[in-house]
Amino acid sequence: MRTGPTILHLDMDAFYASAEQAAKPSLRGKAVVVGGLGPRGVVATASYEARKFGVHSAMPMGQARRLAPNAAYLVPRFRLYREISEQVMGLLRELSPLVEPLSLDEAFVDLEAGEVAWDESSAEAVGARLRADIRRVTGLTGSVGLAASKMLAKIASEEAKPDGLVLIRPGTERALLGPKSVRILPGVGPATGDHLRRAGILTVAEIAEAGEDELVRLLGKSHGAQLYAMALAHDARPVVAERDSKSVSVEDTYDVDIHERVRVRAEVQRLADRCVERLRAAERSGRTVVLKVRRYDFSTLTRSETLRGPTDDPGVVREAAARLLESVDTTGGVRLLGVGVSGLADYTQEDLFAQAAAQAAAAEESRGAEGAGEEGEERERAEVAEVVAEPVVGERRWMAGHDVRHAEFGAGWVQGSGLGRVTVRFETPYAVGPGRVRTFLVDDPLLVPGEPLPLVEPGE
DNA sequence: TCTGGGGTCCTGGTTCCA
DNA sequence: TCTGTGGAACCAGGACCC
Repeated sequence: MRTGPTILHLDMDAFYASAEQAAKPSLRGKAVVVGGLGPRGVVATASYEARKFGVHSAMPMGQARRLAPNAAYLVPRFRLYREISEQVMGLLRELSPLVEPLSLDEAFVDLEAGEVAWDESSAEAVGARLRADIRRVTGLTGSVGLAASKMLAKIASEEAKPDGLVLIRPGTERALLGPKSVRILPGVGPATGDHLRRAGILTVAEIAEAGEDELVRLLGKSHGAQLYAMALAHDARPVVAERDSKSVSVEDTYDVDIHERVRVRAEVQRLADRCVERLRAAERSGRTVVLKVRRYDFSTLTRSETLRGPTDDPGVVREAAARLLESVDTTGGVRLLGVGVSGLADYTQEDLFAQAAAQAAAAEESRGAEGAGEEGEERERAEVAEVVAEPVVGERRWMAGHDVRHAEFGAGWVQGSGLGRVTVRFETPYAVGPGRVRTFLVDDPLLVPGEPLPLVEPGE
């Protein structure tokens, strides 16, 4: 058991929104909401100014717009966020070889393993220096939590937000956790929180009082025992640097429900191809193909099929996904489709050949068994091909928040577009005040998509 | 304008095999 | 040969996280 508060949890403050504010001087101090702007989009991150209106992550965009009609609404720019994230993770790796990223904006660091901290004062000094370094290198702020376990370090960084540092002294954990809501414990979401509430358990102290047997009775063996341990501030999970992913998946929510079966089939094929692209990029192959369908009424179902061996062959994944779809009733319409592959293995050529041979044999078998209805299938395939080949026509699309460059006015970003026009604000991260706004025709040849600029001027 | 996308882990039921 | 048992693998769904 670790005695010093040497696990550090870093959480960047309102990460996407802060990055946008740093990149766009005119948005600093303003309500900014980043997320999907389509009819079914949700909020990914809201700036602290937007949170004052009640806007928060995972909220439907429509609701956010009603609460904060004057906020700036932007689509995420993951390339920029990834670049900043790499800078931050680089700083963390200077502290220790044991860095466990949780997402683009969050990570655990084992300071003891890096031999940079061993007690309260050394840990606090490392945390303070890290926060200063992050600000210097990225121009953004992050909050730091320090404690003797991952759970407590995360709770500490939550308390530290925004732009702060909190250290939980060993020995004070139970007194600190006791009066807090059960919802601060990792693994307690809306459903478990409700479950506990119905049993009269509202605080962490009440979990501890209830005892392990009662928790196991309420929530099951694994979850119950785990939660009881957390309530006693027992958490010995180590910081793990490299973690292999266990599945790869892609999914799309459609602006309007899809009703035509032929269109559903075409989308599943497209998703299977995208999924395999990602699988191959990761140099992996997988054995279980999963189809996910969310219907018009938001009911979600999954169907899966385990192959004889791992594959990264788009044809094999496409066929499996198509077979799975046949067992799903989509009358009434679907709002989301997804295709995933799990049971991942490291990619090898042998897997491919073995799989191809097995599939060929299976196809041979089924051809022998069926025979009839081939003509219908042929026609259907042609229809699917037609839908997939739907040409992309129309005007150029300018996404709110994305970078552009104008031959005459220089670098700027899209403030909005519609009715054949696009409004651009010309400013860079290094400007002091807001830049000027101009409107162009969407097909103005002088206007081209631009690259994100570093938030801190190079060479500074 | 109700409810994204990419993951992880757990549970419970079924089936197959030793 | 019949019956019972128990584990492993598979499948579907749910909860949770960022």
